[in-house]
Amino acid sequence: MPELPEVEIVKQSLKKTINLRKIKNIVIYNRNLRFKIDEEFETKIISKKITNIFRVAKYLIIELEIKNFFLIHFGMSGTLHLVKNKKQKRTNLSFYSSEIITNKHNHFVIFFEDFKIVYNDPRRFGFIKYFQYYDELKLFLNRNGLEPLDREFNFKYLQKKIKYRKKNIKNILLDQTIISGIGNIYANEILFYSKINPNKLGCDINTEELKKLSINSKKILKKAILKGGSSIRNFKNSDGNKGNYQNEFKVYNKENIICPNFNCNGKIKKIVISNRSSFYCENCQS
DNA sequence: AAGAGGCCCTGATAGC
DNA sequence: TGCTATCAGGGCCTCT
Repeated sequence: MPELPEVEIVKQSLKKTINLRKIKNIVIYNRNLRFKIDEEFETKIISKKITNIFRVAKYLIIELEIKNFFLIHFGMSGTLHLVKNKKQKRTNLSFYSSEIITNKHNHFVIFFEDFKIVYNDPRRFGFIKYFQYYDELKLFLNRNGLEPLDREFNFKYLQKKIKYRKKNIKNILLDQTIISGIGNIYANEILFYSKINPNKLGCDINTEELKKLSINSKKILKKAILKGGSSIRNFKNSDGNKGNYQNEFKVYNKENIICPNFNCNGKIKKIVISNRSSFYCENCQS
């Protein structure tokens, strides 16, 4: 569930359940995520109370008492599941729903008084990271560009960032140091709504297009959040918070389908840009 | 500095 | 059925 809207949905669920709760225990089954989990990680968070949960771009951040923090990045396949102690009833915090309770890809479990949260991540591209100070966290987050939902994110920001870039706009949208929070699905959708060809270079994008990009980025991500995010692959049996935005996709995974734009008979094409699939209408995205 | 490409990892699916 | 190849919602590192 890696893109911004999906992380936001998980954050919202967690806020209702683990905020102001004390961490009773954490058990790590596999420390080898994208980065190896620090040997002292457990002792740093056990017995601390969670005082806030927030999200920046694709990062979920858990604030602990005494202003310590730890951050979760879900990589390509990371999910969190809430498991209640009584009757072992499981509430899905994520979008995948394979049997998660006993699973070789459960890498760590955080225990609370009457429930636990389980981190599952088959590909192990996700990671967790601890910060002792807010400034340290801030420094880490500042390596990234603004996220589209930031107030200061507008066409002028984009202009400043990409005016001289010879990189194609698809890769620009995916480059977290330029714009953060957008992944492959939403990049495709944003470019479609903005009628911009994914191969167009940053320096060739005009002001009108920059305006469309900034407005559509905000609009699409907000709408995706309202729809509960996107659930693709593996979402059968999902109880609880399954997303619906996948039903709104205009181009993502729509190869050979007729362009949904009124009066356009173009076909959706699939091309590969930097090893990632891009979907676009050849006719209206110039 | 900026851009391109390789690579990390497992699972699902397509094709033979 | 069983093998192999390809592809996945990401991003870091290295090389040029």
